[in-house]
Amino acid sequence: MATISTSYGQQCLEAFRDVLPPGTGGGLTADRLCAIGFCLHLAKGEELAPDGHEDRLVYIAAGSAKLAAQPLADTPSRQVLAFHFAGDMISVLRQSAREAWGDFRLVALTDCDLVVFPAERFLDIAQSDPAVLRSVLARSLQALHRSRSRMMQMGHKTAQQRIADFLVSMAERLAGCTSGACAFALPMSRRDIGDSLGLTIETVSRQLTELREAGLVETEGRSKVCLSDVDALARLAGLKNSQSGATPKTS
Amino acid sequence: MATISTSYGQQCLEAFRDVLPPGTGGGLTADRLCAIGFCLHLAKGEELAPDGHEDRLVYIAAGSAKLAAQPLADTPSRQVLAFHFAGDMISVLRQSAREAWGDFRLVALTDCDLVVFPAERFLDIAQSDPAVLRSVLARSLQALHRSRSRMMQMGHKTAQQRIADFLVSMAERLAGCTSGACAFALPMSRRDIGDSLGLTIETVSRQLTELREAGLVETEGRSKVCLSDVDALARLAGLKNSQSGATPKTS
DNA sequence: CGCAGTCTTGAGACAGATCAACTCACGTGG
DNA sequence: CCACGTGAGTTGATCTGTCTCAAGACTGCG
Repeated sequence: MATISTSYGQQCLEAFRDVLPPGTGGGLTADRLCAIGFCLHLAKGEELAPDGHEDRLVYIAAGSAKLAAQPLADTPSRQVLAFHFAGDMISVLRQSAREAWGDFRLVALTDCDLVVFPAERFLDIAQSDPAVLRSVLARSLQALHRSRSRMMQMGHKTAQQRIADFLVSMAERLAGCTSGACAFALPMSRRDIGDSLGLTIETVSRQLTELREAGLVETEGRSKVCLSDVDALARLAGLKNSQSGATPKTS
Repeated sequence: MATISTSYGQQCLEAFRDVLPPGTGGGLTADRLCAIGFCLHLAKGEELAPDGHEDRLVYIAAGSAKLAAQPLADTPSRQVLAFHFAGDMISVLRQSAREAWGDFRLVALTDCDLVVFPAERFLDIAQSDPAVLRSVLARSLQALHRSRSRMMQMGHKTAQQRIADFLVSMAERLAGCTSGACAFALPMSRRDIGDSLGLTIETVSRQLTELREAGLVETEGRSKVCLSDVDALARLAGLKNSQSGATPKTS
């Protein structure tokens, strides 16, 4: 029996049910899906054991993690594909025919509660409930769209724009803040930030300093940040057109 | 009646059927899908009329096209998200709440035969045949994976690596060639190449020159290219580890 | 309290962007 | 069929932004 029948496991599964389209197959499909879900706790720094022969779908019930590519032995460059937080449903593809970048691994940035599903079986069950399958598809298409938009930006954005973009994105995902001011703690290191944006650790630091001097960001300790004006950052990142009447940019 | 009942239209739809999972719902689901498909011909340079209120799935029966982001009025930087060729099935999201990069448009690089489906209705029908829906999902997940791998690379690859990567990718998609030597014609301009790789037109040109001087590439006229060693290019691009016994890299 | 590792800051090197000519391919019209 | 013009592509010089290498400062841990 894969499922851990503790109140802890139940709690994770409960959280998972929330992402399924409400109503539809009733709780029935959800029940069947939960039955194949494997609850797992990762301590900070631990990683989800790679699985060579099966794709997996992972639901993050709590905590934060990074999806990282383990570089090939001789390659020094690390890479972070994406950060994921509580509530995210992500697909971790099996470490297929060792591609250009080696393995993809899910690493816990903070303590994490996960629900792991074998992708095949998950889809087999979801298949019986088209609404669920379609919901998963919709999520994927959106993820694809986001990934493409992001890729597009990576192509020609300056370091400052990337950092600003990153901060705006984190404000939204970590603090649910899309405008105004907000404060939160970044669960990832400067290195992780750099690796996810294609920048060096030094450049990340320098740009944060510049933003601090510009009065847009304040930092406290290693991880806490305070954004005084998310909109201004978004504008800096090139996410919004600077047509918001206020703050005529002089830069 | 949206479908064009000419031998031309029929031909496009025939091609489309090939992408559906064979067997499954018999030709029945395929029939229903074809019924809502709209056949369309785009001349070189024309673009698929943007549609503000509906996502669409587009099958390319013949020709080649680029998925491009029309920049906001004052932004000079163009962007190309991806190139697509005959046989590709792509999703063109509606020009939603004008995002960071303006509209996404499908523009014909050469004369194109397309089959356009309203995404909603397509999925409604596919929903009745879970195998089809799942097939579409599988395609999306793969596309997502490719997009992420690509994004990852964009982060820290040199201009030469990007060009090499691009050429290898085109060799595979346009000439079905993954190794050895091959020749083909690039349907897109240098500007499009640059816009898709986040490089300037000048840099693209320079890198092609370098590769030519290195004996890896030959060019003829504006579009024809001849790759003498796809594997070497792939190695240059960092796609394969340079452990292929031969050519110990001195760089 | 002291150590180790993370983060910050600085100086120099290099890749790619930018600006500016120039050349050439390709389509057009004579 | 060939001359011509236009726009695409190439090449060169310079300049900016980011990486690299190298100290130094701070945080957070034992």
